Amino acid sequence: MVSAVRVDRSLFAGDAHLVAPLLLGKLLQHGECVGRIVEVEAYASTDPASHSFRGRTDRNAAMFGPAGHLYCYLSYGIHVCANVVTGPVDDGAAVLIRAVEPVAGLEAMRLRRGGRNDLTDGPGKLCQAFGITLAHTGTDVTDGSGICLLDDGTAPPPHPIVGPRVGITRAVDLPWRFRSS
DNA sequence: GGAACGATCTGC
DNA sequence: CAGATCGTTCCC
Repeated sequence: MVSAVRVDRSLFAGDAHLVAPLLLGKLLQHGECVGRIVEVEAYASTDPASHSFRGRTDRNAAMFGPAGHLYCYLSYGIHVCANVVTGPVDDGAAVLIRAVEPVAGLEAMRLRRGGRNDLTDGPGKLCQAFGITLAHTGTDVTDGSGICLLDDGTAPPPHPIVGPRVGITRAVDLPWRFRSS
């Protein structure tokens, strides 16, 4: 049994590339499923690789909403990926959760993953494993009602692995990918 | 109105 | 390494 508290909304107040490394080590929880965040990427509206770069649209509206809420999108017409919004309202910044390390609810994850054992080592995979869907866009990860971010006292790694983001074609030089070391 | 392109994953 | 698969975006 893990003793953990919900993170405070203030954790998401800063710029995405500053918030992102702070999320490493936090716990993602949805129902019985819990995983420790080990890889994230930052996206901002000043960033050509970001969905928010060309301004607010129906799809990315949640990115311009309050910090600590989810922005989920469909990738390649197939996979759901989940971000946590950061910064002020209308800022259009968020942190993509790329990978977590399974902690609890492994059986439920395996079931949703079709019996596979690679459960949460990719942004699409972890959403499938956790049952995160497009319908979760806009939900608050700090209010304890659904998908939550928890802190069990584990500090973020002091020297995370920093590097370029994955799968993008623009702003490829920006070192906004962070991985637990 | 149409075409091109993904913040990915899987199977060949 | 290429196909899946479809919503969003951008261009005509």
